[in-house]
Amino acid sequence: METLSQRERDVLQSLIQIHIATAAPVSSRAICKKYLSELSPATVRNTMMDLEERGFLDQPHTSAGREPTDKGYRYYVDSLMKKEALSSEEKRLLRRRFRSYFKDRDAEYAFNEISRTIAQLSHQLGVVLSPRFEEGILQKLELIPLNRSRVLVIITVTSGLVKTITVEIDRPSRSSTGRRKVLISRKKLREACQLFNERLAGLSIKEIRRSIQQRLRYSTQTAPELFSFFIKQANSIFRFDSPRDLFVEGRTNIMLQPEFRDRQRLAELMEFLDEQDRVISLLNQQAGKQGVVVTIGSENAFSQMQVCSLVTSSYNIGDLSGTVGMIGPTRMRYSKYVSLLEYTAKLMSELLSETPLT
Amino acid sequence: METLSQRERDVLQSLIQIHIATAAPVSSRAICKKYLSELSPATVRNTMMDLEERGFLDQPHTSAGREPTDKGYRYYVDSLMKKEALSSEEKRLLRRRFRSYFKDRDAEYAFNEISRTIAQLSHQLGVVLSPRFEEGILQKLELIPLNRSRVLVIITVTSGLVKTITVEIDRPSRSSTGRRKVLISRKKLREACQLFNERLAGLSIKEIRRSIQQRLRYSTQTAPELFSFFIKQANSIFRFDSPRDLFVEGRTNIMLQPEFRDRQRLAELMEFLDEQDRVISLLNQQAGKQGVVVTIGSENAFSQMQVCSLVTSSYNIGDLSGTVGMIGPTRMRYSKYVSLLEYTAKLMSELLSETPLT
DNA sequence: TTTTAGCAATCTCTGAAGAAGAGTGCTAAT
DNA sequence: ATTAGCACTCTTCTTCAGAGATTGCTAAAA
Repeated sequence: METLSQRERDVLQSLIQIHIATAAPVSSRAICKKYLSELSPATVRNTMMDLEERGFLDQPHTSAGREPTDKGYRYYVDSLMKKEALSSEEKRLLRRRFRSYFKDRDAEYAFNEISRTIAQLSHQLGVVLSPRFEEGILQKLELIPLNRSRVLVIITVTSGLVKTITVEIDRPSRSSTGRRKVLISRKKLREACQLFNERLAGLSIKEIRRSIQQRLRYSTQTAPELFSFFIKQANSIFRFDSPRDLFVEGRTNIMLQPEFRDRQRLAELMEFLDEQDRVISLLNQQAGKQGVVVTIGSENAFSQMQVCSLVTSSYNIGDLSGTVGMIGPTRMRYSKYVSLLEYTAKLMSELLSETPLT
Repeated sequence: METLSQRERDVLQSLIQIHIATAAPVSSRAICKKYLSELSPATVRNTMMDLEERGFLDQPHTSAGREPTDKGYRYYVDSLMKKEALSSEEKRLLRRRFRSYFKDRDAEYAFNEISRTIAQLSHQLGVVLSPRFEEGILQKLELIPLNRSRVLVIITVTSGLVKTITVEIDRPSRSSTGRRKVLISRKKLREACQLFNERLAGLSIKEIRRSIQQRLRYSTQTAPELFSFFIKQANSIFRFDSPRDLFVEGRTNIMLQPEFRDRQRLAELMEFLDEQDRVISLLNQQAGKQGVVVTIGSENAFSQMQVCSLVTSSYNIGDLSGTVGMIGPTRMRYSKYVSLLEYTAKLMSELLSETPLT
């Protein structure tokens, strides 16, 4: 971490605060007028030159004011910024809203609404990534026959989260041609289910996917076709990183930001946001880290994101964790958004642990 | 329907075709050069004046070419346009893709991918609205106990579509304070379930929601708490018009269209698209109509859509129907998109009837 | 009667030129 | 170390004129 003199810190902080509000290069005079009235513009100018030389500021052209670089913002976020705590008013509002989102016990609905709320409060993009079900520990697996060839699989993990999927056991019925016969009897299903639980409970979903073949070996006496089916389909049955687990809301907000007056640039960002896989991988890079993480401009791995900053925090349900965050231009009110996400994540963890979801 | 002379028809058609390609006012000379070389620009000009007087064309300012009005497009779509059939190449591609989308038997995934495909092929917005589960006829209702207070409800409608929801029976356990006791015994659940089926099977989901109270009256002998719970919660249990049933993809495409150079207008449209309820109601207005429906500009009820046209078609699964469509600026290749949606809807109906979804 | 050539009139678009304004960097004085 | 003063640079806004596109009208031609 580089060291800056107090004067440099003052100037940098003032400049950034003005720049966040105006979205334009900041002049020495503006800084003096607003924050450092005891100094003359010329003095501030000298300091600005130093800061520019060291890479904290940038000048679009001679005889223009200066703007913070990503490095400047980084220093600001790390050492200068004072978090703006949410007012108890705002906290109450958030809590009330979130509680209502979780009332239906419908995770998708709740996460979607939460990302909308973040978008609305920040006037930026709100994002939520579902908990990584994959990391959950299998508590119970149930098999419910639906009709002759379809079985409902209910997977419960220790955090209380439940996922259901229907699978189709489509063994070609060669033996009894044409006859509509139940492929797997209820009894067999029950036995198999019990065996599954014995062998798999206590493992993480990910682990199960990896090792199901070995673990279900030597169990072919009950319902071999079911077992081989499960082994074969394990990758799709125990797969939960679907794009549906990502919620991005507030595209309109960001469109109106002055940094996206350039339609090409806007289009690139939007295209990126539509590629859910990439956004998921972006958010997963932050997953699990403690506290609020700020990733500024070029610190982002993806080029389309390099005019943007990402503010994220992890939330937890039991042993699972997910990510909630916000995306906006690098010029953003970090001081406010950091608090917003801190509180949001806390609230989500809290409400999720008291409200089991479906 | 107004009548136009052959000459007027020729001019209108040529003008629209050029306008679709260039996105700019079309001059008399351009029409002669490209389509009507046997006529002189002056003649074409006279016809254009007539068409303008009758409201088919519009002139942004004197000494500019002319553009079609919504009325002009309407006439074009109804009487002039020759549908461009998809090549067998394109059909094959679509069929192959769609088949793969349905492979997982996951409706949400498939519908999402389909809307992406439409977006990609049309360079416009692709939209899909799930079948209206509400209209489905209840075939079977199952209640599966998950734990002491949670019950999985599986609703199957005649088309073979299945929806599962978990409900929480949170009767305040006053009697046995603190004791974790199963709220509804398996036996009671089975009995109740049977009764539900007797009383409700054969009705549409909508009908059930409306009349469940009367239909379950005088049945309080088995599990009164369960019945009253179902009656109370009917509106949420049998409700399936959630925003999750709407898929809108391809926002990036539309952003780059010249008609959306105006950021304010673009923002308004995007905001509208984010309000899923409204888009659903927009699509529902077309639902059930036969064949491909084109709604042009101001024919749309929503002001944000009045620079856009909507091309939709209904698809069917058994007795249910959903809507698939495309949204773009009124200046669009109707001739191609009508075919695209016709084929898409046909394909969806076909594949959905042979692949039961989950 | 219908079509066309010719032409003035209208409007947009582009680029140049100039003026105004904002802000800097440097120098010399404080 | 700080500041006042000032020349210099660069952007932005306005104006203006010219080029180009296209029309509407009129009168001639078919």
